[in-house]
Amino acid sequence: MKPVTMADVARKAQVSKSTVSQYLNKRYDYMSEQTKVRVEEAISELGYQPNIVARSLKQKSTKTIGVIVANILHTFSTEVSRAIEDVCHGEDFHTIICNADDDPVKEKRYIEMLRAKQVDGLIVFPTGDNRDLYKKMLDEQYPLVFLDRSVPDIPASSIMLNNEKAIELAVDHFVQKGNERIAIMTTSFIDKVTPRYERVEGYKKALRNRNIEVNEEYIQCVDPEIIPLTLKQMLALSTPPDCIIAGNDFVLKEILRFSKQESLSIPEDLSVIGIDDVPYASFYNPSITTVAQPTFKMGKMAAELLLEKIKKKQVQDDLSEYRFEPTLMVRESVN
Amino acid sequence: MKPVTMADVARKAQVSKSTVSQYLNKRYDYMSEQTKVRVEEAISELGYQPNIVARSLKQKSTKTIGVIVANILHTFSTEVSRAIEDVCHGEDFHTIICNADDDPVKEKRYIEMLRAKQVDGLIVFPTGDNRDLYKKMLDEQYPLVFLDRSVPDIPASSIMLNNEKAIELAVDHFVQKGNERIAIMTTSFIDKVTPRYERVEGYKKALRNRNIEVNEEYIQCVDPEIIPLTLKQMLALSTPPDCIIAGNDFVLKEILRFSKQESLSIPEDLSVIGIDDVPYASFYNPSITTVAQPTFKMGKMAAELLLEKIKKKQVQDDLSEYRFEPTLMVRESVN
DNA sequence: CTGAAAGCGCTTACAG
DNA sequence: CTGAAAGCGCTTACAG
Repeated sequence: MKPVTMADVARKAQVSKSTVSQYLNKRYDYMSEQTKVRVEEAISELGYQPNIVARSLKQKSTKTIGVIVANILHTFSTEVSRAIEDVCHGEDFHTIICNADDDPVKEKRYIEMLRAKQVDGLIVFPTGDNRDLYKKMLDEQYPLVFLDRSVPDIPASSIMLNNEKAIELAVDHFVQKGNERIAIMTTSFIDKVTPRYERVEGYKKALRNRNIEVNEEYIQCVDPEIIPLTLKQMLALSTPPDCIIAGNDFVLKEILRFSKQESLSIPEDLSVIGIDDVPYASFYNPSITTVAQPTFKMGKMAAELLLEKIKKKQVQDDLSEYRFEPTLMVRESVN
Repeated sequence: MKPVTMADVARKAQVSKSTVSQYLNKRYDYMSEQTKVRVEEAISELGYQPNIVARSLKQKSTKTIGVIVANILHTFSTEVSRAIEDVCHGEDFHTIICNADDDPVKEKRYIEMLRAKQVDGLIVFPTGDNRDLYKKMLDEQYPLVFLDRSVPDIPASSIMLNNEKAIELAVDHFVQKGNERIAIMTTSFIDKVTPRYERVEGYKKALRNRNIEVNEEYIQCVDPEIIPLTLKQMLALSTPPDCIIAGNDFVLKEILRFSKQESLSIPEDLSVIGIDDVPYASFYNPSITTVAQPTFKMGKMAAELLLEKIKKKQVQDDLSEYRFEPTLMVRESVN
């Protein structure tokens, strides 16, 4: 099954390839109505579809961007990706999404693979551990936007949550309700990257502002597998926390699972606030109070910023951080 | 920033482009150790990365497949996509995932777009409404695999759940627990495509086998937005159902939301079984009994089948349906 | 208003 | 063991 090419169309329509190309690119300026019709007919009769690979090679643009998410299993990643796709779609760009699984080696492989595929730009949730690679892209003026995280001393534009504020919202809500023994749990700490760090700092600061003493035992950054064990230990403390902030949807899930298994009542035995507004939060029993990130807005901004960089070739030094504000979704999981 | 090309490497290493190409493709057979080293050094000094677009054009293969899911918001789609990606990754193939949103127009656009991008094959969750297009691909011997659904009279290989069995598992479980007023709710009926149809037929058959009369009022195929209303009406029937099968994760979510809002207890007031083992099923209160699809196996099979077709060019007439068996996950939502 | 020609960055027979 | 040349399917100045 030999696919039909532009040459076939040209032959059939009795014109040159150039003319067919002009037609396809809607440059009708100097084209007679007659040839237009002939080309049109030839195309539809042959069922011709242009070969985008060939076009890309010539034009040095694939109209495709790559996005490398840290971990596709997080709700956050999925929602942001959707927003990115929506924006790109509107601009006639395509999106290839890759999942680095929080692994710097995979991240590197994907960045190289996507660049080899000539994507016009990259949105990455950086692991933080490929500093040389990030730098190289920046040096080459390659269109790049970071999302969710920034990397110290790497001056790439990055779209981030106001992480301190997010934690402050949670702490405030707990305090207002009369709770002071507030724990926070996140998944293991990557210090090459900002947000987890910011969340813990934000936590300490929020407590201090309210004259609550910081208890280091209430701060846990652990591997996912040992969340249940860590919870158990924390709740067995002589003065256990009465409420807990789940640093992401994964931690939240583990807390809920643990509570169910141990027959802990939420919020009677333990109040919970999750960062990230998981899809089931509103109809869980009890419904879960969360701090929502404006995922759609963040994805949209990232895509728009990247497309802009791609278009006006010279990447401005708008290397700032774009911070987005979180929202507290008050529901039933706080006593 | 001019990207470095094969010609630059050749010049630097003082060899021809052919030799560089041989080197890249690991055809060292007749290459002296010396040139090998020279090429290697030139590549690393220049930081050369081959342009895959150019290679694809020449080789007429992009080592990329497309997958068009019906609706990315279903857990099923996400999980299957992951499995597909895993398999492809192992075979050095890439994956582009598109979301047709159950819209035949979008589906068509994506199929054409992906083919224009020269993907080597396609896995599609067909809407069923682009029959001509499906036929055309088959006629052209274009590598194609359907997933989740088959389309009547379109003899493409398709990977499917044993839908009748799935419903039978649910009905049986309800009946064993002593329930006979069993309702089923799915999202609106697309009759161009098999599974929803099969689920309703399977339901009827399962009831008949157990000598339970089929009550048409208990069978609802509705648009997502009117699920709450429909539930309300159904439960207001003179003899309302005492249990319900949620045809997919979306319906399940609406049922749970409705129950919470109306203070219905599950399973006391209404027993529920969901088709698709949603991530929160095991830790919801109450935990939800579901019928799980072997999503990973199904995705794996689809990918393997497609890659095989891509490799041995001639597509066998293995146009059969591959059926996968569901599993009942017994939990707390059935009385 | 339309066509001939060059070129995008590779790969691949083929010659030597 | 290595290189010159053709060609993948397009686009784009340029000439006429």
